[in-house]
Amino acid sequence: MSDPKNDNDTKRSKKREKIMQSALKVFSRKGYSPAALDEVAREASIAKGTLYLYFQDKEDLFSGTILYVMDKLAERMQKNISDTMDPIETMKTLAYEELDFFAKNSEFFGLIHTVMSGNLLGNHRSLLKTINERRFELIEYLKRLITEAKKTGQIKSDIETVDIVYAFIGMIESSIDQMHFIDGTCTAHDRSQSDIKMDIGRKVDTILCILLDGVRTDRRRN
Amino acid sequence: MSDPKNDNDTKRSKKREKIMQSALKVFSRKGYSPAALDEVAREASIAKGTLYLYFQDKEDLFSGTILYVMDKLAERMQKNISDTMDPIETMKTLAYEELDFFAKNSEFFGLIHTVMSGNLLGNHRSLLKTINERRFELIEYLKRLITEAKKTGQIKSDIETVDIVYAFIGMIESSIDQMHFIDGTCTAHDRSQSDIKMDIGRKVDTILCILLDGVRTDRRRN
Amino acid sequence: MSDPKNDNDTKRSKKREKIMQSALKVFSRKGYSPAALDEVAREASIAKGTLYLYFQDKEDLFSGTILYVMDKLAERMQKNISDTMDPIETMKTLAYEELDFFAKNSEFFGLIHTVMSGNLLGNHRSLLKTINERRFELIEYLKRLITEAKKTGQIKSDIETVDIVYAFIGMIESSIDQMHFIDGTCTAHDRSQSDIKMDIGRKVDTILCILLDGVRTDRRRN
Amino acid sequence: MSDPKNDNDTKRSKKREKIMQSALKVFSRKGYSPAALDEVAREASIAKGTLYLYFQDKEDLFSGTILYVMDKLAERMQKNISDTMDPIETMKTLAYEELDFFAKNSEFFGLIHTVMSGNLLGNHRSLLKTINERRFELIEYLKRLITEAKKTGQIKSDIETVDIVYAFIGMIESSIDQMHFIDGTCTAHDRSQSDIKMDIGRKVDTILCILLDGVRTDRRRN
DNA sequence: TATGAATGAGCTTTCATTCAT
DNA sequence: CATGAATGAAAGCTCATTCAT
Repeated sequence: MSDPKNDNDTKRSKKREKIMQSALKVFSRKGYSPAALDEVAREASIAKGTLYLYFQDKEDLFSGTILYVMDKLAERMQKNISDTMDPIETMKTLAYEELDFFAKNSEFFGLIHTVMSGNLLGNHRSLLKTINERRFELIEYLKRLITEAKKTGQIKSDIETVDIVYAFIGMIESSIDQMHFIDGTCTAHDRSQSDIKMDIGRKVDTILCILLDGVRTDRRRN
Repeated sequence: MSDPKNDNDTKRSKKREKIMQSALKVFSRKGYSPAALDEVAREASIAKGTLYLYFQDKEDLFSGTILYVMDKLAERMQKNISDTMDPIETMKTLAYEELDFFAKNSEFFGLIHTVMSGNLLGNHRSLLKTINERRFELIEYLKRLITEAKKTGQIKSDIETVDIVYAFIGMIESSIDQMHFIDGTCTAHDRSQSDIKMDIGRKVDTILCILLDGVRTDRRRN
Repeated sequence: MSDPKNDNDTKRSKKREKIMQSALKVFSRKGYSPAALDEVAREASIAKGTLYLYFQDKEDLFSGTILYVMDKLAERMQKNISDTMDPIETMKTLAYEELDFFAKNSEFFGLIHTVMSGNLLGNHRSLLKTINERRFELIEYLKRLITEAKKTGQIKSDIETVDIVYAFIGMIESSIDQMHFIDGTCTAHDRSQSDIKMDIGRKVDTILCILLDGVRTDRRRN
Repeated sequence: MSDPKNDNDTKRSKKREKIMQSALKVFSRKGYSPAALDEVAREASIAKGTLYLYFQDKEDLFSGTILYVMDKLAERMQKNISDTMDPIETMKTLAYEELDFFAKNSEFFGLIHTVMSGNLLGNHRSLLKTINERRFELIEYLKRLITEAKKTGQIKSDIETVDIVYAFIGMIESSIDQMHFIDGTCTAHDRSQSDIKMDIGRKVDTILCILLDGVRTDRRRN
């Protein structure tokens, strides 16, 4: 019953993944240029040459790794979101998933900055393009959510949709930064999982609370 | 009348600055590792060896350059802020200054990500420490502003001060991102200065508007 | 009736030959070092590892291939020459066969130079030795022909036999070069077979004409 | 009085030459691909990186070295030839210079075969083109000599000029081969200079003797 | 002080060879 | 016998750093 062709494909795929996980660690620790493929190979417990059986070159490994992680994030987001959800509930879920993802994949944090920093050689261009396309898609999706919320009267119409989107994204990313830089040191490794989960739930609530109602004292309530 | 000691010091200082400005350009274009000191020297119209008369090594040059630019930003912020100002007005000014600074020094944008990305060799640690100290100071300062605003009743007490601070910072940084990545391409070079200035003013207003009052439709007003 | 042992030997021999033909193509295109065994294997439609079942290593494959081709040339020469032939007629035949062979196996042309160039690792020595032995044999054979022709009075005695031999060989090799480098480009691929055959006949005639009678105007004839 | 600019240029030029001489040795011993720049550097008593201050890359070093040697040969030929010379005397001189050159620069012998073998990667093309141009020039020059000799009645008109040219070149190259491969081993190192010089003179005479009058017994003389 | 030629460690990449299947 | 994934030595090349001038 076993299909040897498929078996091989699976094995190859698993190994590719193993390599990308190792690459993720090394690229996260060192950034792109200073990361040595020697180290990636050692981390993956394979020979240096083997890398080249799975990836064309260093850049291909880098791109592959980035996209692999981003796919995992996108997948998780899509799994937890349905079209029937309330826009604001959807935003809450998105925020939660992203925060949770970065909490659990803190290695990925540095990589994002590496990508954003633009220290990308010529051929990285295609990666950058892909990343921007994804970012653009996310922004467009958020715009649609906000627009819908405006229609249903949940959100004010006198603030530009795009500004709301960027405010929302900024608040999420700031929370991720906060998680990673605590007391001036890069941590977030030494707390219990439940602590983090609670934290994230609270964080998301706070973000939406501020986004929706602001921080100004509500004088009218009195 | 002229003090030869001071003259020399001034000359040396000017040259250091020239080098850092050249370094800023190159590091911005290439990132840390791929930046070649050859290119910095060429840009500064000096010999490569001369760099080592002003900086200990590449990392020192990088740190120096980063801190030099951050000092310029801090200086500008301090110049435009006085202790007698209203907390919220102060926050507005801070936001404006930061956005304006990054608009005018767009090269610096990538560098910040480079620093954050952690492509930092051992000795970069001290730079990272300094940067985090500055960040910590800024955060503490913002905390004091928020606390004061809470005391004067301008800001609700039931949201944690630190959360407000991070929301604020996130929204500013997101705006900076937005300025630099427009339509998926890194631009912000091709608009008139007045356009940008207006934009920034509007941006800051929107950020504070959202932060203070939120985006939710105000049902109570009716 | 079939002898399984012999059948296997034949099969093995055929495969060896197939491999050498593929190797000939690749070595001709690339030379020794830059030729990749991957490519040889692909060309021969076998797995890379299989090469090592037929040849000890790359050098063995190279030597084997060279000698295989040289054997084919020697075989052809021997087939067309008999002991009863006139020495000069024999030389004509040798020249014709060699020119014809290189015209038909132009890939082999570069290989000869590769061998001569000495890009030969340690173990190539044995190949070089074999080739020199063959060359030596050819030279000795030609010496005998010339000596015989001297005896029969066809050739002057006052020119050293060995000098005549080298002159003859040089003229042949030069003609081969000429065939391969025409107008500064390496061609000899784009002419009809009959054109080439005629050419070769004429070439051989010219070579022997010059070798025998020289190019000087014959004043005595008048 | 000393011009520092010129001094530097001279120094640089001398070093370039030193490197090319070292490269000549290594490329001659190993051929192109197997030659390690490490070894060239060691031979020239410089660091590997220094090579790259004088040559763009390995191919540039190779091309430079080849052309450098060919220039030296061409220079010598031109110095010893004048327009007023008899065509046949000129050919004699050319032959002598070439044989003498290869006798004195026996390292260059292997290199020529390396170049001819065509194991030349993409960018070698420009070298190959240059070499073919030079070869073409030499051939054209010889054609003019032969044509002139035909006009003055020294050389028969019924043999094609180009065939005479190739016969002449082939005989010279064959003599060079003969010098380098004696008794199946590559030698020519272990004979006195005067022996060689005499040898070369005799060689050239023999070549021209054969080329002009052939080897056939002159029956008409009797 | 300023120079820039020289250095050599360290990187990416290739590929002949092996060996478990 | 045949396979081809895995290996790791070896090579070309870059560039931060030094130092004689």
